Amino acid sequence: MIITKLNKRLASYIKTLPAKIDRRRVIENITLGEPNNPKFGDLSTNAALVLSKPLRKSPLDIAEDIKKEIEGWEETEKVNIAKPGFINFNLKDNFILSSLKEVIKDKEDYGKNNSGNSLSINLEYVSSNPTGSLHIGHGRWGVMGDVLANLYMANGYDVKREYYVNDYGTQVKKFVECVRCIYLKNFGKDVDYPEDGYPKKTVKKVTDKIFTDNGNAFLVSLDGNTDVNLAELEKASIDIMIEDIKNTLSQMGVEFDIWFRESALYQNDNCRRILDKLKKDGLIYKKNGAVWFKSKEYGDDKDRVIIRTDGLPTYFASDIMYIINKAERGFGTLAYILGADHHGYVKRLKATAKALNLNKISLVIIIGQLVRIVKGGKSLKMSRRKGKVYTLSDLIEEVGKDAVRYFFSVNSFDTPMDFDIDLAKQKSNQNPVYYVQYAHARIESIIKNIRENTDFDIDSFTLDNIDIDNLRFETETERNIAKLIIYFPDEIYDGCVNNSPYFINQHVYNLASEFHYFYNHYRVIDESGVNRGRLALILLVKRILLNSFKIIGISAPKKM
RNA sequence: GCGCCUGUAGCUCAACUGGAUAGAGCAGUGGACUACGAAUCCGAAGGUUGGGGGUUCGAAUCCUCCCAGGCGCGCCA
Repeated sequence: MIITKLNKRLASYIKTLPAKIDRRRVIENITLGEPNNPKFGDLSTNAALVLSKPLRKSPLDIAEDIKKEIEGWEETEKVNIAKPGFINFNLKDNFILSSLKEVIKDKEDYGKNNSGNSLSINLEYVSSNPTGSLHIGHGRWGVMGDVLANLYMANGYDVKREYYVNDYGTQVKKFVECVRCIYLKNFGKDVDYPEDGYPKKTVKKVTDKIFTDNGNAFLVSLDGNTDVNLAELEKASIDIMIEDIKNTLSQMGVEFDIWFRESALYQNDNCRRILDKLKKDGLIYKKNGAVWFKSKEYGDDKDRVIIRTDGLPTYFASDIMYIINKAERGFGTLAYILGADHHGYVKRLKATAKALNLNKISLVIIIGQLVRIVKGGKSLKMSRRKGKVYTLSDLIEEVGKDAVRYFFSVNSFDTPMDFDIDLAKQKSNQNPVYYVQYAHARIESIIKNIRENTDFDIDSFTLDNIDIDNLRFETETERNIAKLIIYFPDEIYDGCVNNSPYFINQHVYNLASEFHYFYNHYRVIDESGVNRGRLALILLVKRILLNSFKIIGISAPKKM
């Protein structure tokens, strides 16, 4: 984490300055990183500009002092001051080279750090109702959640991936009612299909499966009438839907640690127990025959009903019990990925945590902007009720797991995505995923070529045998590649801190790009044989590609 | 009506959270395969960052007012 390290060192230098300035604020505003124009050097900082006002000195004067400080660092050289007050500097070649040793030492663990300190995180995402198949939008949260969890792990957190299954309540009952109709119809009994029922296509799929698996096993006689055992039918229907969802996620390589069922919250006397506790703590009250939660007192827009007049719990009641459940399981952080259509829950969740006095638990709520499906220039609704035009499963089958994963992980959570189905099919072969994978395939191809067509003993020339101390940069390109390699740990750290998995995509893309340039301009094998320095470099690149691919969750083909 | 979010090249998105000349990929255009894979590389072109005003050394980024779009505001889940 070289850049992070230098940032911290600069911050501690700032702390030696006169105390009358607001050092914390200054440090917050100072950046040290790569300038967007490479002509300014490897790294750059705006420290002097930020300090100018509080110190009431000209930035150029301040820059002189900071320049001296940076010149004293062992990693840096060629420190100079530019126009308004930027301080630009380079990393020493020797430092870059020796940093590469970390790759050799850590191998598949290179890039990871332990900043998470084994803190336990519960990350909940997707959590789509088991009343329909997943659509494109869920794909985004599935991939983003999975990659984010990978990132958390790479930063030393103990992550559990959790899917909350809403298998309790009226929607499920409604769904099963639809299944019942079609099921009975199979046995010649006509029952009116609910008017606002679920799409028959989905329901029929479920019913067919039940029919082939169980035949007439759910038929019972009620008061002389043929009907179904509703409880059994519900269980079977939900299981089938969950299985369907699991399969789709699995097609994308998204696997959860915990499938938490809402119905579990209502087992035994759990509900009673929690209501008693809320009552004891004075967090609920009765009004108009319903039970209300005092969420407004804790930051929500208003109080919320948790037990309806008819005695049934609301969705929010489950939420409260669920958050208590998670807390009781001992997590240090509860993280959620919610679609922007659920941003209304943020206040409610935070208010709940506050009311329950869960101070030791930090709540991380990530709001992801929605995926809009566009077809022929018009946007389509992904509504469950009207049936889906294009399911996630369709997409994965059409373009493949790697392309889907790259596509969904390449953007920030804040980006509302327009997803053009026709374009996606058309462009599946132009997905940037092939660009980064091709870099890997090319490296493998070089290795194969060396093994088959030269005397060079490639199989003994592994990372462990690379003599870094005898390497030097023959070209600027090689140096650029090396920099990208040693910045990789910074990306893992920053990506985690900012909840931005796409940092990894960007970085691996840049590395692939630099490599492709290198490949087209310089040769690893030439008439004089194998260039050991270049071979060493591409082996290092391969390691970073593999480590990045692992986090993004895509494969590393040797041939394409 | 109230609240949250978004608006950057023809299209899909970046811009290290206030930094230097706003960058990539598609599409389009001109080049590069008789040496490691052309799913690649090298050019040229493409912009008043939705619009106006403000804050300061410095604004795509912050504040404000318009314009356009998305999403939320149930004793539904």
